[in-house]
Amino acid sequence: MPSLRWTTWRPLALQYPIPALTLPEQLDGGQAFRWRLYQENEWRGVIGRAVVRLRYQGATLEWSSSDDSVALIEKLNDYFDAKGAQAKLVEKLPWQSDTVLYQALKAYPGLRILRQDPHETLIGFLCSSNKRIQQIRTMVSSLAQTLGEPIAEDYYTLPSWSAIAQASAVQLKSCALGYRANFLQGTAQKLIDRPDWENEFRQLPTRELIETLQTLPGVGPKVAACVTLFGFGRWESFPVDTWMVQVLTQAYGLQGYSAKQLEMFGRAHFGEAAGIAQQYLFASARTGRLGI
DNA sequence: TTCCAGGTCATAG
DNA sequence: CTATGACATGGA
Repeated sequence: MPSLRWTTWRPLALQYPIPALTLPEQLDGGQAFRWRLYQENEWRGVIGRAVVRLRYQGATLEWSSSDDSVALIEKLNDYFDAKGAQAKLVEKLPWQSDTVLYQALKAYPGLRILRQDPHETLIGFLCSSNKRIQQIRTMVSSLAQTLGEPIAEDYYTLPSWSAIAQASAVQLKSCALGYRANFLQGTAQKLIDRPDWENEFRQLPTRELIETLQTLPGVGPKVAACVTLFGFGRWESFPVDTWMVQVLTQAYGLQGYSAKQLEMFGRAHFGEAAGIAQQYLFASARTGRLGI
């Protein structure tokens, strides 16, 4: 296994910064499962076939990668929303009249939705049911190590659907997926027949995209909403999970609402960037910043 | 030891 | 359409 060769550290030029206090929540807050704190002040993650490092040098967020291509730089800029498209949408959220949302925005300034591949988000959230974030990250890591392709050292790509479909019971068992193994393999079997599924799905309007995703085994309303939001960048998608139920029932007074009703409220109340609002509320609630 | 986790699915009313 | 359990695994 070759050892990694790194590009020199360079500033990650973001139109709107990710403050140091937001970075851990940004990288390991439950939307991406491929980042981990490698040392104090150095995060490492895998994006596609590239291993990426991030650190703060003083007030400057810097990156370095195993991939020195221009394409990787473009990928990074997109991944971290370097142009700040989301920040402009955050400005249009109803934070002036919504004190709960206001608290959430203040708790993690600069937080954004990472623009991951649909493939990555689907694998991650197929593993997510009834699991804590830390355990999801472990499962995804095991999948990469067991069924992915080696990059260098102990870094691996995520497995293809083909690799997952062909995996042995022993291999899947070693990933400690529990009953989610059937979700992954079932979805893999449906997707190996349509290798261009990402582009096909991308053409669909959001409502149809969510419905189509739900035809895959292990993908219900919540996972579909997450993949739609994180993997396809549909900011209006509003995943309702246990934390969102907590927030909406307790802080917004919506007791007795079904998940479907809560989703409709979220979309109506937060509008075109409901999913971005959701991410702020989720992060803040999960880390006890909303006082609920 | 018991409980619960960024839910989904099958089944029953 | 809504309500209820089972489901694998591991950490608190």
